[in-house]
Amino acid sequence: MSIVENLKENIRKEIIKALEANKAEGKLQYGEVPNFVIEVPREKNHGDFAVNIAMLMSKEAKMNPRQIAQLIADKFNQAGTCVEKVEIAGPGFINFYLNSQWLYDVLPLVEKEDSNYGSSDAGKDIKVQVEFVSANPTGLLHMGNARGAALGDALANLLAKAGYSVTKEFYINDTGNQIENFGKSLEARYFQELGHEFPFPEEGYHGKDIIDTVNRIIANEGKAYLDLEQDERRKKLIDIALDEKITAIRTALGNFGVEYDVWFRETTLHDSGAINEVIEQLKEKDLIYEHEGALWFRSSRFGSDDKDEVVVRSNGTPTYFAADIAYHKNKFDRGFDWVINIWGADHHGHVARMKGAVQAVGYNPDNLTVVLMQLVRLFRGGDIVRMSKRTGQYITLMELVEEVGKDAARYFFVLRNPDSHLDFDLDLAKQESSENPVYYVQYAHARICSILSASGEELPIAHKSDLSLLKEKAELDLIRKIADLPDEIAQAAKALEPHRLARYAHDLASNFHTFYNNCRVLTDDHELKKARLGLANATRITLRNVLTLLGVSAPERM
RNA sequence: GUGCCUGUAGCUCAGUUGGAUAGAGCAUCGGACUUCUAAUCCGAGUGUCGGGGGUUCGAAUCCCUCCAGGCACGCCA
Repeated sequence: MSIVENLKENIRKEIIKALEANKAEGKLQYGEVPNFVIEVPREKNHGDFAVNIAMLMSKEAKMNPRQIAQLIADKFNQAGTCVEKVEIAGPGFINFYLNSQWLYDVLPLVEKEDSNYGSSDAGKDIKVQVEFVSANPTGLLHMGNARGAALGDALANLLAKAGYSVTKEFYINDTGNQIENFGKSLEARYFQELGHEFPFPEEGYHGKDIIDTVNRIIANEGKAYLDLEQDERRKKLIDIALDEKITAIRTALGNFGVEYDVWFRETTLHDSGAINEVIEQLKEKDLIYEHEGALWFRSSRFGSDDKDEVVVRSNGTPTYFAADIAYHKNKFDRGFDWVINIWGADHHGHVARMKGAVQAVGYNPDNLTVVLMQLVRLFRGGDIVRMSKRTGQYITLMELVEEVGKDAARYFFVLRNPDSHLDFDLDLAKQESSENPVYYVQYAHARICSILSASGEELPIAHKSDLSLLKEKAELDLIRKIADLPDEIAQAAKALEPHRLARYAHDLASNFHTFYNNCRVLTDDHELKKARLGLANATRITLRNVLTLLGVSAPERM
C-alpha cells in the first residue's frame, strides 16, 4: 500500500469509529455506512483530504449535513493519522489538514525503490493481453497506427507497473482478400517494372513502397517469376513481400520504442484447423445457419448487436470475422484473464459482435475490453494533410519519427484521451521551443541531472539528510506531487487511460520548476543542500519513471 | 434513417465512481538571468461548459430532447 493510500485508510477507519461512537450515544441514526470518498480537493485551502460522507448520510439520518459533519469531527481521533486539523466546510464537507511529517518519509522511499517506484500489486496474478496496431501487412504504418502504437504500448507499460502480467501482441492479417489484392498489385508492378504492359488492379495498392519492393525482387532474382503460372507467381511474390513488410513494420515500431512479445499470424488459425473447429462448435450450439449459400453467425442473439454476420462466404472461404472468433477463443484458451484490443473508432461496429462471439465460444465477454481511439488528423503549416492508404498518399510512422523524433511523437499521441479526435500538428511537434510540451518535462529532468552532477554528493542522499529542513511551500508541494505517483498509476491503469500520466508528468515538472526558481539547491548551508538534493533526486526518479512508462526518453542534458 | 464518439477560454485540450469559486498549455500583455541550464519562473484578463428540460443537498459529469461535427452500418478488414 502506498503512503497516500495508507493515510486515507487510517482516516477512513477513524471516521467509521467516530460514526459508531455517535450511533452508540444515540446522536446519529443509520444502517449501513455509505460508500464515501476520501479525495484530494481541487482547492489547496480545502485541506489535504476532503470527505463527503455527511452529505451522503443526510437523508437517512434526517439531519443537516453540516451537523453530521460536526458530530464526526467531534469524535474523530487524530492519533496515528497525521491529521492536525479538521474543519467543516461548504455544504458539509469534512476537510482534513495533515502535518507534513508524513511527507518526509516519501523521499527515502523513492530513492530506495528507484526504478520500481510507482508500482503496485493491484493486478497481481492477473494475466492480461494487450493487442494493438495489428495493421494489415500490405503497407507501411500510418498515423492512425502510430497513435495505436503509442497508446497500446503505454497502456501495457502502465498495466505492468500496476502489477499485471502483461503480454503485448501483434496480429498479422497475412491471408484473405487484402492479401490477394496485394498479390495482384505486386504482380502488376512486377510486369510494369520489367517493361511490360500490365493493367493495375482496380482495388490495388498504389503506394510507392510496393514498387520499391518489386524492384528489390527484380534486383535479386530478375525475371525469374515472369514465366510461372499466375497463382504460383503471386504466391511467391506475396511470400517475399510479406516478409519484407512485416520486417519494415517491426523496424518502424522498434524505432518508435515499441517491442512486442508475440507476433501472431492469422494463417496459423487456418492451417491448424482452428477456424473450422470453432465453426463446427458453433454449429452444434445452433449459432450458425445457412442462408443464400453462406454461413451466418447469429450475432443478433447476443447483446446489442442487431445483425447477423457472415462467417463463411458462399464461395467457401471464411471471412476475417471467422478468423477473429478463432483468434479470440485462442487468446482465452491461452489463459488470459483479461484481453484488451485497441482499435480505431472506424471498427466500433465490430465490438458488439466480437463480444457476442466471445460469449458464444464459452468465455465471459466482460473479460474482453475494446479500447476505441478516434482518428488522427495531420496538420502542417496550418492545413490538413489528406491521407489515403489506397492511393499511397500518407505519412508513415517511419517518416514521422524521422521528422519530429520519437519522444515528441509519443508524447503527443499519449497526451490526449483516446476518445477525442487528435489533431497532430507536425510543425509544433518538431519545434524545439517552449511551445512544445514534451521539452518542458524533459527539461526538468535534464536540469535535475545537471544539479546532481555538480553537487559533489553521493546518491542516494535523502535517508542521511534532515528532511524536516524542507519547509518552503514549493518544497512541500513538490513532495506531495511525488507521493501521488502510485495512486496516479493505479487509477490510470484501472481506467485504461495513460493520458493521465502525461498530465501528471507535466504537473510534476511544473512543481519542480517552481521549486527550482524559489529554492537554491546548491547552497552554502550543507544540511539544507543535502535535503534539497534528496528532493531533487526523488523528483528525477519519479519523472524518469513516468516518462519511461510513456515511452519518452529522460535526457540528462539538453 | 439507426448506432457509437465528440462539442468546455481566441486555439489545442484536462476535468478523478456527481462535490465546494470549472482548470492547464499555447497565444496576448507586464515583470525576473554578475546566482545550480531563461527550453524556466512570477503576475494579469478571458467562459450562456453546444441549446433546452429533468433527476438532487449539489450536474461539465447522470436521464430525456434538439442542434452541429466525425465515424460505422458489405458474402471488405
